[in-house]
Amino acid sequence: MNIGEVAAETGVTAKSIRYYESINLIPPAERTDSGYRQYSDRDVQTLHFIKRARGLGFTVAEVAELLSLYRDQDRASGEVKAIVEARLEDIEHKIAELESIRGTLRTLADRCHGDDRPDCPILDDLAGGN
Amino acid sequence: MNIGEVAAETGVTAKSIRYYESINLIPPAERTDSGYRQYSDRDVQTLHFIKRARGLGFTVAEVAELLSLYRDQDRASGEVKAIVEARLEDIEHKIAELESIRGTLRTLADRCHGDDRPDCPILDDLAGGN
DNA sequence: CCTTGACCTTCCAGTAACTGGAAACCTTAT
DNA sequence: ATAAGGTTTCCAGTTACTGGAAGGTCAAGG
Repeated sequence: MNIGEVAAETGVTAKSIRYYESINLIPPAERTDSGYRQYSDRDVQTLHFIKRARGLGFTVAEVAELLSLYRDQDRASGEVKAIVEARLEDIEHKIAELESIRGTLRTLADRCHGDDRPDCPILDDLAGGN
Repeated sequence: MNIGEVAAETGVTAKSIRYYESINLIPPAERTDSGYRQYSDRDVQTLHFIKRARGLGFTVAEVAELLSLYRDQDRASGEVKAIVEARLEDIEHKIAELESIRGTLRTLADRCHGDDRPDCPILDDLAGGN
């Protein structure tokens, strides 16, 4: 398969596939005589894996780690779980932070009448801090 | 005040202050004869504003907009409120997305026993998609 | 055989918002 | 005079791509 077909099938753009190759997240693709990259079903599978893991917010470095664990039939499942749980913790933190910010912004927005008049507690609060 | 003192007082690093100047988020500072930047209380105030707005997740571009509204005594409060509300929407989306990801990751983690044994549904799921 | 259009190649630059580090200058105290 | 610590500029690196230019390739149609 050419890179474009793979892109269509996996939802990973051709640009990204080349990029993943350039940073060695995936091994260099085979080439035709004219230099076109050729992909196997296994490559497609790997790109699906990457796509899904990235969609779950794993960084490329984490994906690399997960891929190497994926390829190692003898790794302990605990290693994989640890990565996922670290990621879960990040997410908990991020959610908590965003919720707190949301609360602050809501309060700010609610206190501003939001019309043509100039006075606006939002800016006063931003300036005054707290 | 020297840049270091301002940094200590506002919590914005000297590096960031210079960066903000370089992108014209803040006007160029006055200089001493020897070239050191000098800041007034008003500058410190502005940096507090920036610090707080950035902490609330506004992008630098949004902060620039808020600052210019802040400086314009005649702007409509509605303009400011609109920015805050747009930001609130982003946050709602992000929270919803993170919650969904959290759910998926929890399910994955729960189904993996996470010990020395090699078999691990996490990787199978990542590979299988869905 | 030639052209057209879609696809592919490489390479360079840009994104957001800084951060790190080097080399050199200034200030203050001893 | 010297040492420590603050400051200056400038360049590079970070993350994960994306856009775009210049040019080679492939398949179909005339």
